[in-house]
Amino acid sequence: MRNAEKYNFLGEIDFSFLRHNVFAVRRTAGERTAERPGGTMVKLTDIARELNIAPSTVSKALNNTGRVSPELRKKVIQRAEEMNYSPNENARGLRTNKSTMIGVILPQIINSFFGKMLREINHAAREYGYSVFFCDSELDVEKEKYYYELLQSKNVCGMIIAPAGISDTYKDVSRKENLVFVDSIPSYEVSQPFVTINNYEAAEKLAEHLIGKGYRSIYMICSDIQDIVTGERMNGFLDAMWKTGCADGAKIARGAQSFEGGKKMMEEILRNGKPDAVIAENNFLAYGALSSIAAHGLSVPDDIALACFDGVDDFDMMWIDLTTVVQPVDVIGKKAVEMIVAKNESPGREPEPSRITVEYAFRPGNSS
Amino acid sequence: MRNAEKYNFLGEIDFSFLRHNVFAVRRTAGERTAERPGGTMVKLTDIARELNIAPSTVSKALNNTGRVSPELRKKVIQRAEEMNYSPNENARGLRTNKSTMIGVILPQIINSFFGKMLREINHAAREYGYSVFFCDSELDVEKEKYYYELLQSKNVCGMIIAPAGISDTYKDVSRKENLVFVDSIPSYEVSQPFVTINNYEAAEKLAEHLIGKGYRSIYMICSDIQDIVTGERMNGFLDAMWKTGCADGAKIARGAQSFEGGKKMMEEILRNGKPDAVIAENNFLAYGALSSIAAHGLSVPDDIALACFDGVDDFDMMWIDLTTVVQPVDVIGKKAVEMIVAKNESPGREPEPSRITVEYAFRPGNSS
DNA sequence: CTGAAAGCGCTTACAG
DNA sequence: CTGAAAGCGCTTACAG
Repeated sequence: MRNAEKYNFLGEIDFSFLRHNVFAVRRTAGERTAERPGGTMVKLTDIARELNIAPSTVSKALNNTGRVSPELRKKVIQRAEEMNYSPNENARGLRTNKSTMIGVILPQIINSFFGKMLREINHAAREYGYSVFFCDSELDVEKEKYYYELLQSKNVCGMIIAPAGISDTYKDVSRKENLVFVDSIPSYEVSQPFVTINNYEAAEKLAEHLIGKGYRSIYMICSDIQDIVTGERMNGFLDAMWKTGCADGAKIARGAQSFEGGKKMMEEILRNGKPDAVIAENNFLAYGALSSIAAHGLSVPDDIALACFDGVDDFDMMWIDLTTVVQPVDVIGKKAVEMIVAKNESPGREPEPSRITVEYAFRPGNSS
Repeated sequence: MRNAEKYNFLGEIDFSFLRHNVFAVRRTAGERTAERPGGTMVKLTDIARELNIAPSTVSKALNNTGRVSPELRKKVIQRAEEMNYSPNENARGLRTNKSTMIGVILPQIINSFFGKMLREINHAAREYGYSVFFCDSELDVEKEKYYYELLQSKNVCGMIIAPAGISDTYKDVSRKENLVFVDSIPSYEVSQPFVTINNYEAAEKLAEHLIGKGYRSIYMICSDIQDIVTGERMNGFLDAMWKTGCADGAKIARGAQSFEGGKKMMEEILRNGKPDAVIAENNFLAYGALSSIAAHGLSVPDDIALACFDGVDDFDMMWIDLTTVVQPVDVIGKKAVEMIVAKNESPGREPEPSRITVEYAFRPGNSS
């Protein structure tokens, strides 16, 4: 009785697939009998047997290595496709001791800053024919270490790691290991390359921007994780305040790296008096601070100005346009993948310079 | 000269790690010489040789299988730890043809709805000692297929898939394969279980809520992906409108599954006249619609009411509290992992009922 | 150009 | 309780 034509629709709509009622869905499920013969994976030797040739020949044909006649190669490839062959990566990895799987450890996937970075890493990896094994350390250096070891077991060809904080997990890591840090580094002693913006300068810039606007007492709210990027941002902030003669107005609060953390810090700050401005070390902390400021009936920027790192509002959903430092996640992700791939494919190559500094953008908003 | 004590800080702050300037960072890098001996992975046979016992004994001791004297087992485990041994998963996987790696394909990791789901899947998997191989299909069924095949090569023990839309990728998949769909299904013909809310009922509920508030002309904006969940939500919406005698007011628009898509659809809708209310099929579409409504100088809910699915605002950052259907991502992720693990560990077990329906929550906000 | 054989690092019947 | 041996599915020198 109900029928798409009964309604008024915008444009042409294909409703051909809209014929089932949700409660009728499963009625016929389980009646299917089609199964892949044997229920087991087809392997290289199966192709060889069917074609009456040696497994080694199949391998060469499929991998385009060694000498195989063009006709035979064509036949093998065709048969492999027909049989829906896909190579056993365990066997291949074991035999060649090579791998095209990149391990990735990021500290907080629910933060879309890292979501986007993972997406860019995936894109870049795919372009090179590499796959990605992702782990979420959830801001916990212990979990990060667990995953670091897991990834070694998995025989990845390299790892891209955004460390959850300072740790000695990598202190014995050889320079030969194919490791690239992004966003931060686990200590100043690591000998692996890392890709990052100039956090010191960016923090200076935020502070100078606020000072230029006339704000004098400025709080920086940071995560309480012992993290090098945090340290650099604090340094930059403090130095800028010092240089401009505003050292007395510089204050720092530290707390949990989360929305709640930002909120709590801001509440504590407001309990002790109102600063002119606040710099949040990242987006989540800024959101928390904003929430607390609003809850106190204060307005931004009139009562308190606000600026932060990574405060990108993908959807213009926020009721305020945050002044922010924008990190180029796409460039960072891509660069990291390229470094992993390059080293993987020529292990003896000249190491990249240790620190790859990429350009950030400063984006003034209406919050300051 | 600069010194933490010069400034006023909130509470006790450990600045001990804050002694480097960013520009001095890498000065000593590269001087380190410590390297893991040989630069190669230690393997099971290395432990056997050092202890003068058979590799098979080491294997049994480490895996706690077979008979090994307690003292010897202890010795082996201790030595393995000292040598920093971690098993080669390729070899193990090849030999046992077993795996504890779960493949996961989600359609949009930058959407924190799926970010949270991935986090929950990771948590649950870790509890069972499983690892997770994640792939982002980016709403593209072709990419999804590519990843499906990739994961088979990787010898995963099972897969959790939130399909990007309707496809025949899985049409020949045996019921024996350990596959669980979440959020949606790729067709009504699949014989694998799937975990989802009752989307039909939830859509009805949203419509009834709006009708109860007096709204009569209601647009549903949906992704233009041929997706079964979309179909069920449209069905629920249309049926509710029909049952309450509001069929004439029911309209549907479809467009890109993104912020931009929601925005464009809303603009098109407003060009043709203002409806009383809008239901967005997901969070991104709702954000886009909201943006367009605001751009037209209209207010929510006074001019247009708005409701949606998955409109959870983790940080209270939005300038409006959306009326929304909340899916229990934690329950869904956990349930899916449990099903994969259960089947993996007893392959012959009774299959789960095909459709696992979990409870959603209806959360009225101030947007309707 | 094609094939036979060895071996990657593990685990698992089997023998002692 | 401990060990010798075979084999998982591939690839790669090497031989023909």
